[in-house]
Amino acid sequence: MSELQAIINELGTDFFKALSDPSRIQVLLTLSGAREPYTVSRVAEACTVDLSVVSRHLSQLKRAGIVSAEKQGREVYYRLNTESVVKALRQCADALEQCCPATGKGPCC
Amino acid sequence: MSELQAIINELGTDFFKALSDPSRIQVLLTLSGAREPYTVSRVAEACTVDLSVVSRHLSQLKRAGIVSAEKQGREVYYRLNTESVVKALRQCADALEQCCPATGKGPCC
DNA sequence: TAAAAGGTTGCATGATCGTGCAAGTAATGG
DNA sequence: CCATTACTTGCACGATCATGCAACCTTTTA
Repeated sequence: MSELQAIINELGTDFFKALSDPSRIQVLLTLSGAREPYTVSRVAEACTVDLSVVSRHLSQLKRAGIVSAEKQGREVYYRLNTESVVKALRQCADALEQCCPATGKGPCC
Repeated sequence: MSELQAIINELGTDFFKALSDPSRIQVLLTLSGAREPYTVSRVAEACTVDLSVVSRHLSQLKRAGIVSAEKQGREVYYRLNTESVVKALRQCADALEQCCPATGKGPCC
């Protein structure tokens, strides 16, 4: 099994699936611009869809390891797992590059 | 508009959507391990789904800019756009990182 | 010209998904 | 206690999607 396959398998298709919806991207962008963790309501304010939908999207992003949640009282604070997402993207890029020479003139590219 | 948003908008959700299906990942991995461009039939040999399905997946990956196609006679040769995919992933990673301090202790992370 | 090979596309089907509303749960405040 | 706030979850609906088969188009071969 190739390095790339190992990484993608570990990441799961849930990772990319989580990024494949405009509403979830909106959620992600909202959190990426946040200076501190946001509550669900706060995220929903920046989105066009219903709060319940935002809640579900946040859950999905959490399952994919893209965001983290912390409950405080009756509020749930979400934050972007910037480091791990960046790491995942770079791992994919590195593994992909390793499959082919960097010149771009290699076998498969 | 943030740098990240600009990149994601330009990339389109089609990019991540294309990577969010196990069969398409299988196609991608097949091409990533190929030493030369593969025909549709050749890719399909490595996949569990019907050739027509592989054909459609390749079209989708092509629309997303992940693979390229070149027709020669009655055969169509597909190759992975390694360089551009790697570039896209790294751009995403860089932009995401720029939203937050690299320490991972920044505002949103 | 007819037949065969390589791909693409139409069609139908079953599954998954995004969405909003309403109901439910849990925690805070009066 | 009861009401309110914050969020989650059940439900239904419409849309998208992945899939296989069959028909089709294009190019090569006999």
